[in-house]
Parts: sequence; C-alpha cells; structure tokens
Amino acid sequence: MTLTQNSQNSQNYSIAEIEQETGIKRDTLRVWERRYNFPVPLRNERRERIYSSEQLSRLRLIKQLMDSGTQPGKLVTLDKRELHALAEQHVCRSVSFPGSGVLDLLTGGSLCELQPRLEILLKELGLHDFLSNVVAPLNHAVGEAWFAGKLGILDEHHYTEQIRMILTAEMRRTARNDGARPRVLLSTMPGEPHGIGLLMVACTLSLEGAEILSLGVQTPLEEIVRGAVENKCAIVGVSCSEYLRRRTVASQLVRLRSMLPENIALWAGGSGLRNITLLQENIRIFSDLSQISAALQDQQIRSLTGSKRINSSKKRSNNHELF
Amino acid sequence: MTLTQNSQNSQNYSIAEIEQETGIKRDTLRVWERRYNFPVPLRNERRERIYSSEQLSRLRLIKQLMDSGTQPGKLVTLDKRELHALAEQHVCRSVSFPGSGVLDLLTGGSLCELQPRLEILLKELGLHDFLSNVVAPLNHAVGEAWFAGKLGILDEHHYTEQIRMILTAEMRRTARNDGARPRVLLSTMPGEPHGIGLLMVACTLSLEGAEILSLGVQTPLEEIVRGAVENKCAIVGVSCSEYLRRRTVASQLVRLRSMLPENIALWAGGSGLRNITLLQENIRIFSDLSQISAALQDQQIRSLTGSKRINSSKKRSNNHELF
DNA sequence: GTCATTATTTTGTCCTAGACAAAAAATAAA
DNA sequence: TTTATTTTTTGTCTAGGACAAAATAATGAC
Repeated sequence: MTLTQNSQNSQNYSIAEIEQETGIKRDTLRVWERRYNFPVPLRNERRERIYSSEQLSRLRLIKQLMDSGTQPGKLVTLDKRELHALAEQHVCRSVSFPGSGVLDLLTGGSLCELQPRLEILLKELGLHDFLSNVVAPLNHAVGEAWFAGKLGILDEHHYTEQIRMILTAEMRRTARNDGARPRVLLSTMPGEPHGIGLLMVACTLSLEGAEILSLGVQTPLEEIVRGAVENKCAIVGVSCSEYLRRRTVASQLVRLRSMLPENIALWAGGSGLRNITLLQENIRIFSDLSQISAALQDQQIRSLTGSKRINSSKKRSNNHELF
Repeated sequence: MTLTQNSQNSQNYSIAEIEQETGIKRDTLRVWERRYNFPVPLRNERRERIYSSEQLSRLRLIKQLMDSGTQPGKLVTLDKRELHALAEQHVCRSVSFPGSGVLDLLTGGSLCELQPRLEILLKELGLHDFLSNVVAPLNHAVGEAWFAGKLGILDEHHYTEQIRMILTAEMRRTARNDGARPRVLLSTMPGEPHGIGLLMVACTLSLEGAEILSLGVQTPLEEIVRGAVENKCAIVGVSCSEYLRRRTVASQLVRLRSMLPENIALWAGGSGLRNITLLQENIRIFSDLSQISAALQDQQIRSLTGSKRINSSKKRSNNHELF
C-alpha cells in the first residue's frame, strides 16, 4: 500500500483544501462558480473539483478585499493587476507612532530583528504605553500592509507570534492570585479564533490589579457561564474581532447575557463590535483599552450602567485584531 | 429595527452553530440524520434544522467517543448513561508522575491554584524535566479525564492556557538571536489548530541552543517554504496533533517536502504521526521530545538520514496534544 | 495461537440545483 | 444632508444520490 499521491504534484487543491486555506466555505465557492463563472476548477475522474494554485492565490486576494468591504461580484471579473491596484487603494496613509519603524522589519524580511526591537520598546515605554502606543497601532498597520500585499501571511504570523510571546510573558509577570479583586474571566466566543485582543485586555486588566482567569479562544457559552459562577468572577470579558458575522456576535452576546447571573457583569470589546447599534442594557461595550482601565476603577460595578453606543465610523474592517 | 431574536431563548441551535460547537460538519450531521435517525432536529418555518441544547450535549459526548476510536453507528443508539459508561471504559488507569496531583486541582474546580502550582514544579525541576515529566504526562492525563467527563471544556481550556503562558514565557527567556545555529522554523500545517506541542518543541530546541522562528499554527505551505528560505533556516519543524485526518497530514507533509529545497531538513512530530507507516526518505519523524534534542546534537544534518519507522501502538487517540 | 491478505461494512465528503432572507446598494422622499 | 423604501447582491440552507477511504470481519498460512 503506497502513499496517496493524488495531490503530490503540489499544484492541485480539493474544495476542502481551498476552504481551509482561504476561509471561503464550500457552498460559497460552488455558488460563485455558478453565478460568476469563477472560480471554474478542473474536475478529476470522479467529477470532483480540482483547483489550481493560481486560483488559490487569486481567491486569497479576493478574500482580502472582501474583508475590507468590497462585494465579490465586483471582484471576480478583475484580473490580478486590477485586484492589486484595488488593494493599494484601500490602504490609508498610516500615521506615525513610536514603533512605526518596526513595520519595515517585516516588509523588509528581517524577521529575526523584530523581537529585540519590540523588547526595547517595551522597556522604554512600560507595558501600559507599549500596549496603547505600539501594539494597537502596529496591529492596525500590519493589517493594512497585508491588504496592500506588502506583507505575506508568513510575516503576519511571525508578528502575531512575537506579540503573543511578549504579552503572555508580561501577563505572567504581572499576574497575581492573592485574592486580588475583582476577578475577571476572559475568553472569545465559539468560532472566534483571534486571541491577541484578548491578551491585550488581559494585560491591561492585570496591570490595574484585577485577577485574570483566561480561557483563551473559543469557549462554549455554557462553559463561560460555569467558569464565571464556579470561580466567583465579578466580570466576564469577551473579545470580538471582525472574523464572525455581526449578527452572530450580537445573538451570541445576548444569549450569553441571558445565561449569566445578573450580578456578574458582561463586558465586550474589540473591532468586531464597531457599528453595533444597540445590544442590551446590561452589556457593556468598549471600543478601546483606556476605557477598560477606567471602567475597572469604578470597581464596584454599581448599578450596571446602560449600554454605551459607540461612535460609529464607516466600515473599514481588515479581519485583523485591532483590539 | 430590533435585534435578531431568533435564537434568543438560548435553547436552539442552527446547523452552522452545531458544526461550530461540535466540530462535526454539516454534511455529516445531515447524513447521520438520514442514516441513523439521529439527531433529528426540529424545523423552523423555513424548514431549516433547529437543534436543542440536549442534542448538542449528546453530540459533544458522541464526538468525544468517536475521537477515541469508536464508530458513530455504534454510539447513536445509546442513551446518555450508556455513553458516559462507555467513556469511563476508555480511560486507562493513569500512571503517577511528579505533577499528578495537579490534575485534582482541575477536577476539583480550584482553577486559580493551578498556576502557582505549576510554577513551583517548573522551578524545582527545571525546564527540561518540567516538559518531559510534567507537561507531557499531564497533557495526556487531561485528555483522559476529559473523555471520562471528569473535566469540562472550561477546565481544559484553562489548563491549556496556563501551560501556554508558562512555556511562552520560558521561550522568551531562553530565546537568543545572536546568530546561534541552527535556525529552526516551526509551525503547524494548515487546518491544525493545536499549538501546545509546537511550544514544547520550541522550548526544547531553544534549550539546546537553536534559534527559533515560530510562526504559530496554521501556516500555508508556500509561506512555510518562503520563510525557511528567506531566513536561511536549516530545519523546518512541523507539529501534528490527531486533529487532522491521517491522509491529509501525510499528503501535506509530502507536498511540503517537495516544495522545500533539499538542503533544508524537514522534521515532523506529534501524536498525529503515530502509526504512520512510511512517509518518505527525507522526512524525519519524532515520537517524543528527547529524540529531538538528540537529533539536534547531530547538528550538521549530514546526509539526511532515512526516515524512521516509529514504534506502532494500538490507536487510542484523544484529540488532545500529547506532544 | 499469530500474522498477513482479502472481502465486507461503515462512514465521510462531494455532487447538483433550487430556495430564500439578511445585508448592501440604489433610489425616492422629506 | 438625513431618513425611509425599494432593488440587487450574496451567503447559507435544503434534498438525496454517489463513491472511495477507513475500519471491521472473515479467510488462509504458518
């Protein structure tokens, strides 16, 4: 019994693999083929779709642009050059900030120099300012650069990994479990894989003296509730990127609120909650980190304040975690 | 325009949500319904499936048992008690090891005591022994306990998160980029979300003096190759849990090997590679951490040694990362 | 008894093509 | 400009059929 050689020649992808790599669901791929006549893959002897690596890279590009708000129907007819041009156009001129030079390390391919550079910035600024003035804008800038095609998935992964490493280590340094209050349970919702925003929140809260119980990403709602109750947490914090559909996020948040005892506060934040019109009275929504530290200082969580309508802005998502 | 209330009452799940929560694909859920008459969900006015939370929890349990090797056809007819009994049966008596008491903290619900306990063990044993004698067996034990229903997703997430925190911080401590050799690029393959095994490897290699370039999980193969070449890595390391199908893993590994320049070694390890009969001459497979440090000491990677057939053992997977 | 080979069952993934609501864009009215 | 209403666009859901890969059972050789 020899090894499966089917996709050996490194050129062909099944529909499942394309789904995996691009994040576009099978159903969607099939319906695009029907409607827009793209992508039209080859078929194997069993009539199953076989995509080429060129189709894959084009789909990746299209997905990027879709995530930034363009409709697929207007993208599939364009050729590669037009797509790239469009990507450029979507990038807004980035402002300068303490660590703006760091981005060049990524685009320039000097991956190994990233870590010491970040460490220096952290030391100079302290954790709090590092988070607000370096990590947050860098996240944004990295997302932008990725759209513009200036950054590969590789560079972005490496960046994420470095940030994760630094923040995790800082978390550990500042962590306390000496009965400090309030105790906060943090996680993301089922289906939400982005964890950097969560880490930033965790660091911020930890600095403010809270005791963090972090569950990482993708915890089922029932388990979040159980954890919060069993461990007597005063607050449950949920971070939402733009990865999930907005209505999914909204309905999950409402569901979570209804499952949670009233005396436990529910806080939600992250770029996935921009433009959410109104959720519910007793769900508190944050649009940036400083709001969180402020809110924590009202420790007592006296009389849950009404939900806060966040300042809306024209949608320009980038599928990356701004916070 | 009010908020979507469709799934408000916290009892109903769409097929997409069930897929999300259980990891069982839509197609599979539908075919089970057709074949086994389970799960048969209610339908909404549009004939769409609506699952109850009881069906969800039963599906979760079934998924657990399937992951440990039982066929679904033999599970769907059983009731809750029988399922739990079966789960018990699958648990093998766990051996005792330095940190075995730690498990009780999780089952006992004292989540907050876990971190200091682990820190003490780390200090006492040192990183190397901590990895081999505590983390590895604990991973196993946690997986077992989860099957047996003694541990919730909550506890398991918290455990994972704590281990991740400690190992990440240690990684940062031991990291060097003073031109130390060899340079190793680490990642998991597309679709493989488990990162703890990767971290363990990273720590091990870092201790041995390698320079680590970690990309985290789920990097496309093309990007892995690009990263390895651009950064002049001598070795590419890939960690595989049992999450992906074996044939997927195999074909991806072979594809990666063919894309990679010959002078870059490809190392693969993790529980997902147990029972892999034979891959290819120039892919090196590891079944535990100590093999890795040994291999690294043959630094020169002289004449790629032939692939190593690993000692096979009866399949008993648990979908958790043993390494 | 164990091991290797072959036959049979089980199971997941893929297929087509139609339907429809939620979201976005375009239009009309204030 | 903003606000309400229509139209277009888009993703997800449905049904039931097909088929190979994986797992199990059966067979034969030693």
